[in-house]
Amino acid sequence: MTRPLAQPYEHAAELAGVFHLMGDPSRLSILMLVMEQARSVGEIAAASGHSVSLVSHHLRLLRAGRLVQAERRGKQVFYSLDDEHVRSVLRDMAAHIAEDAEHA
Amino acid sequence: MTRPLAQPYEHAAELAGVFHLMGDPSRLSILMLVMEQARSVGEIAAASGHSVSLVSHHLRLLRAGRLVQAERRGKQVFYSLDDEHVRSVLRDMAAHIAEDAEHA
DNA sequence: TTTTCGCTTGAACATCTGTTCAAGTGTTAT
DNA sequence: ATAACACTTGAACAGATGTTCAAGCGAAAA
Repeated sequence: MTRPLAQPYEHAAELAGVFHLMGDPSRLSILMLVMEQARSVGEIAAASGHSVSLVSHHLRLLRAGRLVQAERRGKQVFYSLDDEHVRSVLRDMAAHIAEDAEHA
Repeated sequence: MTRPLAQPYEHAAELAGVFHLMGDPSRLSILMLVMEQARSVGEIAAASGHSVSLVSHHLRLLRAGRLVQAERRGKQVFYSLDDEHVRSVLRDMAAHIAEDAEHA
């Protein structure tokens, strides 16, 4: 059963918010890193090639969007992915793009 | 560490590009509309509440990103979703958010 | 041809956003 | 207490982006 034409999708703004967070290359690389396992900010910065400051700014946005979770361990703060749907979307889309790249 | 620090994901830019296109509320509403069935630009504009010009601008970006496909029928141009991965991501994430909204 | 319809395009504008740099906060070590 | 470490935060800037308005273009109707 299809939705009536005149009715716009209700959660569009919320959905778009999540995609918007994933739509920046720096943030996406951060997400890919914390998807595997919890990582400290310094680790993420080193692995992604971005400054600690930049990574921290982006992590704040990701945290605000509840895509990511923070946990303090001593001096360090470890971040991990906090949304299973985002995890599966990331995994699936990455796989599909890699697949398309092979066949190209 | 048990294995070398993860190297940056190679298709990050490409992946981010797709998410970036989905991350704008106007564009997302357009995608939701053409996901169901092929629709003309005028139809999309009316249903989404945006100007024809704006819709056309966004459709150009979506076409450039190969998320959407155009087909001319007389005076009208019909657009439809052109990526099954995007379709499933859109379906899954929308379901996820609707589900969370219920439980809230 | 001329007109009308449906869509596209370019310019202009205001707003948003990513990034850097410098300063600040909290935690552990000396 | 002081210093070093790990991260956060705010200001500031350049560049990107969404939207509008007006003009342009192709296809069908008159």
